[in-house]
Amino acid sequence: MLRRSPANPARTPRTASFVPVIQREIERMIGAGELTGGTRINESSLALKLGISRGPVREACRALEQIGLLRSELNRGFFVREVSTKEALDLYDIRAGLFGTAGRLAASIIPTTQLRALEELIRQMEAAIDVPDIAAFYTLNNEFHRQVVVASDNAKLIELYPLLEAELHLFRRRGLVLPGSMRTSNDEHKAILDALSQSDGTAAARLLERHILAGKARFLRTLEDETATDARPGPLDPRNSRFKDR
Amino acid sequence: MLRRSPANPARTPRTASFVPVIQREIERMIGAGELTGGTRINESSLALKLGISRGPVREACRALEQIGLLRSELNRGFFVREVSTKEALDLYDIRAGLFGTAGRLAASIIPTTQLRALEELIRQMEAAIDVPDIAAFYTLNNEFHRQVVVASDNAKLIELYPLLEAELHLFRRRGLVLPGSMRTSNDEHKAILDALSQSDGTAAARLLERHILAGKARFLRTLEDETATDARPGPLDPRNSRFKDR
DNA sequence: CTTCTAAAAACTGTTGACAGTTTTCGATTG
DNA sequence: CAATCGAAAACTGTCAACAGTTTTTAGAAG
Repeated sequence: MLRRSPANPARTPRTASFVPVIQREIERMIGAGELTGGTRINESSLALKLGISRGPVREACRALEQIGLLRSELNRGFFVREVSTKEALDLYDIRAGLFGTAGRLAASIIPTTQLRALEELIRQMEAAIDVPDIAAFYTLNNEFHRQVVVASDNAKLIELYPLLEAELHLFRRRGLVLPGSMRTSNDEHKAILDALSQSDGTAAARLLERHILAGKARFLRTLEDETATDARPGPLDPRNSRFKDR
Repeated sequence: MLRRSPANPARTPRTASFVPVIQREIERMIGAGELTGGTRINESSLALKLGISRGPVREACRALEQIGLLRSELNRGFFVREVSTKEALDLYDIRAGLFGTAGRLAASIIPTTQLRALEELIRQMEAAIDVPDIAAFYTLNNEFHRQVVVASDNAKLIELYPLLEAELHLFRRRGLVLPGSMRTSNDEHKAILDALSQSDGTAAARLLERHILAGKARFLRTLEDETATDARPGPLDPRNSRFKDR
């Protein structure tokens, strides 16, 4: 799981620090759903599992707290954060603004090769829609977004944007993306590609922002559907009545 | 400096964790210029100075690393980050986008009392320009920006925006703001207030974005002036020749 | 006087231990 | 049988110590 050189028990801490490794591992566990919102991080058992001591684990948790993936409670340790509806909607707004910014920056500097890569992604998404292969579309769509952000050549933005997406994933159960909108979504991609091709930063920014805000709207609609269907099964859990979620 | 209940040596860790306190203290030291870019954080002496052990100090540093105020080097510890010109410019772009987003969000929900508070700030800035009191203008300007962001009612944005500003402060020596532009700047504030008053989110977003980008332009101009005058004194330090700063 | 070298000092990364707090669990009570 | 209480267990927050690395210092060599 985490070995120094050849064998695990060797305790020689010079080629690399444990902390980033642990941090990525926890991120992975959250991303993979092995750790879900609200779960408490047991430092001791996690350390034991990774074959190290609690110190580095705590440091990694502290870093993840700053990112927004964990939260801490005094004398109770770290918990996987739960993102409320309000927070999720807030994140959409921020992502919209940043994504637009990415586009504005990218428009003037994106190389032709990158444009062709985006074009190819759109083509593949088209294919995924025809099948239809929702999982493939999801992956391709993510890659499209990522490449636009990377094309901005803004290191901080490239670092920041995925963090916000990761945080959004902590909203209840992800996979809220309505598959029905794939066609519309890809049309938006085409418009975005056009704007980028013409080095029209303003248009690209507007389109990218709207693209995310459209996602927010879909998210909201899904949310409403969900609460509507949720009402049917009947509230067995008294905590269900906390609707002011925020 | 850091006492539990009545006296310092009492080691009872239950009312609060050291980590946030240390984190804020380091942030303060950086903000106050007590720690400048490139400085190494000496964990032991800092811990000694704060009357605690290295564990919490390291956790705080790890958190600050994630924020972008510190960087870590294997077996050499934590250093106060230095923000390159490229990174500073990148930060301006991100701030512009986020500030615009804040305005778009604020426009539709900002209460009249908040509008009046902004109006008052503009008035005070006007006065500061007349004196002229650059320091006062600087403070008021910061407060204006802060209030706009707060008016967005987007918690993540309210958390994120100041972090980017703090990071920007790590660029060489701050205080690069050209005082000559105060009048122009405050005119922009007025236009922003107008847009917010009319609940015109699109206009507010555009104006706020441009407001920051104007700051970026000033920053760039100052930078050019600086390198121009820097050339005169003559390069005594061989490292001066690294101009590809990025 | 500068340059190289080796030992000493300083410091980081990690560990194991301890005090205090929260949680669990069983016994007791109503 | 559910609720309450208290002791035991589990866990967090912090500390002190150790091994290994980097930096400094002192001395030798050119």
